[in-house]
Parts: sequence; structure tokens; C-alpha cells
Amino acid sequence: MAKILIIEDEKSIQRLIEYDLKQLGYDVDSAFDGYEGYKKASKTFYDAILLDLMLPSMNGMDICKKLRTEGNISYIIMLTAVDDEYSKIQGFDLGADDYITKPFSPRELAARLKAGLRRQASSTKKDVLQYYDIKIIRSSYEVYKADIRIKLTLKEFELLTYLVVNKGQALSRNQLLTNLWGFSYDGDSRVVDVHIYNLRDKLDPKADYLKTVRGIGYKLI
Amino acid sequence: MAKILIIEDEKSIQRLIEYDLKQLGYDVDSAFDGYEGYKKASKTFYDAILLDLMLPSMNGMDICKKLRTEGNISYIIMLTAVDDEYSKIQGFDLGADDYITKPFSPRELAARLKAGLRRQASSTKKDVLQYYDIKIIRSSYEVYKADIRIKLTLKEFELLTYLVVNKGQALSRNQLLTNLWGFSYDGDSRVVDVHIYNLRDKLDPKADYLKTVRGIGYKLI
DNA sequence: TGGATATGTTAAGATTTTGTTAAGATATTT
DNA sequence: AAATATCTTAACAAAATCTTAACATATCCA
Repeated sequence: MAKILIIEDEKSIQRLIEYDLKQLGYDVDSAFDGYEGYKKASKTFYDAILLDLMLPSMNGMDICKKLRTEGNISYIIMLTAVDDEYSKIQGFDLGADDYITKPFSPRELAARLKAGLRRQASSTKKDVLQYYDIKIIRSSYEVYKADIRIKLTLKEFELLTYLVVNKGQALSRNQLLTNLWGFSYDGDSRVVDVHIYNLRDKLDPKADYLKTVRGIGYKLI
Repeated sequence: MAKILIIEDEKSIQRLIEYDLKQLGYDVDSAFDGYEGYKKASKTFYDAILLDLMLPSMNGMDICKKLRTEGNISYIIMLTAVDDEYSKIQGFDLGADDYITKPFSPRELAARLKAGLRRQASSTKKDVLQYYDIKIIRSSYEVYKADIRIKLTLKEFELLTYLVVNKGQALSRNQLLTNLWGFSYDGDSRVVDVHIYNLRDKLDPKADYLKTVRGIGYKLI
């Protein structure tokens, strides 16, 4: 089921929404201040993000803008008490997909969320993926690190893309083999390790966002 | 920048779209009923037209049909609240290029518009295509490199045209075979490779804008 | 601590993919 | 029908990439 992130500091509202969405079968996660929410959203992929406008430590608009700049494609719904046209327009401008004014009925939220997610699902796959300063352009098979082109082989490219798409998750060697090689090797192939090594080498020998998960496989934090 | 015409009678929606598109740098014009919209569209050229289905004085379908009959080639996106397959099909049938259901997110509209305009600009009925110092004249099947005529065979011509229209994208052998040969070969034909080789040879043996994307196919950078 | 297990690192050679050439097949023109 | 042009195939050469295997190093757990 779809993963939803609620970024809302008012506990009463947050609890209500979380309860409701869980009842509807969504996989719900919450953050209670702006920065925490931003970190969560940029680390893990959520199908949708419910984003309060007024938040401690980092406001909704900034979070939205920053996420979009990083290539985040979650369906973002802004929650706010401010019902004026100005902030509504500004919200859209910064990349929100929908906008809902407090107080709202749970039914309305659910309906909009459902509609949004449906649209999301049908909308085309993103061509450009961004992970910090790494940019992946799928249609041309190009990768840039801080705007400098990095030449990757096909397997490296596929591996990196898969890691970025599933960022935050630990991916087992078997999962990688199955999804990128097309079948699972008999247990103990070291192919993945070698490609990971080469990828680390090409991307940045010093950086350590490509973590080893001992006993499992690898993940991008 | 591209000129866009919005034909929409609901002021709130019209204002929102207009604001957004202007923010994105488009040159926006609006009409508030069907007949006014039709007159504007047939008098002035717009790169794209956002056309509401339900309008006073002349409905969207009729406008679309009439414009197409007159040879209008603007990129037409239909806006409608009616989310049934029937009117969607009919919309396309009458010559709409895309179709978007209300309520839609401005981001989605912007994305579709951008994609549509890009398609419009590069591929459609342009007779002369230019790629650096290479000029392709489709109607006469002539190719010039720095104003010097280069004689290409038909397949070479088609291949080059396809590459130029889709420049930047890596094109798989299968995609090329399907689109230029009309069917996909059983996996491992080398026809494409040979034509690419000849094309490189004729265009400029030294230049390397026609890149090999190992494991995939070819692309023009 | 020290052996066991997992991962990092390297490089050779196996494999796959593409470049290149030319001959034969097919289509077009004379 | 012959001549010509174009396309496709096949074969070998060249290059890039992938995989394996081996050793080094790190981490875990008794």
C-alpha cells in the first residue's frame, strides 16, 4: 500500500490524520517539525506527503521547494489555516500538487489523496533522478556529479539508478541480482560487490553515502 | 517564449493557470467563452491551447474540430471535469493532443505542457531540421553539412532524421528497428550498426557526436 | 583474543558488444 | 536484361565490460 508522510506539529491533528489514513490501509509515517520531515522525505520515498505550512524549524514552503529541487516526485498536499489566494498560489508555484485548508474533513482529505495517488501512478516515470549532487538522466544514460559528467558502464548505471530509486532501503545481493541481472545467482556470487566497489570509486572514493549493510547487502542513505 | 491561449470560463481556474504559466515564463493570453477563444486561436498562432470542454457560446470539442479543419497545428490540451473514457476518446478523435481532468495539479499541467511543446518543436512537421552544421530538408530528402551536400541513402536519411528528432536520447536498436524498419528483428540483427557506421563515415569520420551507448544503442549528443 | 565470516580490492581472462569490411541479396534504374 | 545502387548478412577484429578467483582487510562472536 502507498506510503504517506505526515509533517505536522499539532499533535491533535497529526494523530487524527494518522489514525484515519491507517484505517484506510495506508502505510503512515509522521514527523513533528520541519527539519525532521525534510530529512525523512529526502531519505525515504513516500508516495505522498501531507505538509503543514507553519512548522517549527523549517516551514512547509521551504521543505516543498527543497524537495522538488532535489528531484523528489512525491504527491505533496499542503495543509494550512491560511485561506488566502496568495499562499495558495505560492504553494502551487513551489511545487505542491494540492492544497487543503484547515479545518478539513477527513473524508475530503482521503478523497483528494486517493485522486492524487491515482494520478501519480499513471503519470510518466521521471526521467531525471537527483540524489544530493548526483543527477541521473535515464533517457540518455548520463550521470553527473556536481555537474561533471561521470562515465558509468551499463551495469553501474543500472545499479546506481536502482539504489537511488530505492534509497534508504537496504537491498540484498539477491534482490539486486534478481532485479538487475534478471535471475538469482546460486548464493555466493561476488559480482555485486565488485560493481559496488567500482561505483564508489567513480562517484567519490571518500564519500560514504553508499553504505554496506553487513550480512545483507547495500543501501544508499 | 511559447505563446499559450487559455480558453476557460471559470475565472478562478483561469487566473490560477495564467499566474502559474506566466511564472514559468510563458506568454499567456486568455479567452472566457468559446466563440472568443475560437476567434483568437484562428487569428493568432499559439504554440499551445488549453481548452475547457464546457464553455458558453461554443463548446471545446467544436472549437477543437473547427481549428483542426482549418489546419491549425497548435498543441491542444483539453481541460475537463468529465472523467469518462468516452469524452476522452472523442477528444483525441477530434484532434486534441492531450487531455487533463479537473481537478488537476498545476505541476501536472506544466509538465504536460512542457512535454507537449518539446514534442511540437522538435518533431512535428518541421521541414528543415538543424543539428549544429548539419541541415536536413525532409521534403527533398537532402542533407547538408556546412552547406555542402552530402548524399545519403534512404535508410541513412531516415536514421539521421530520427536521431536528430530524438537528440540527446539513447535509442535502442530495437526502437530504431521498430520505428524505421517497421518491425522488430529477432534480437540480434546488426543492420543498425552498419548503417550507423556508414552514417558516421559520410558525416564526419572524426567527429563524435554520434555516440555509442554500450549495451543499449546509439545517441546524438 | 582469535578463529570464522563477510566485505574490500585487484587483476586476469572470459564474455559480450561494437567496429569494420566485403560479399551476396534485393531493389531500382536504364 | 543488364547495370547500378542499396540493403542485409556474415565473419573477423577490436574494444569494452563483466565475472571470477584470489588475497587483503574488516567485523563479528564465542
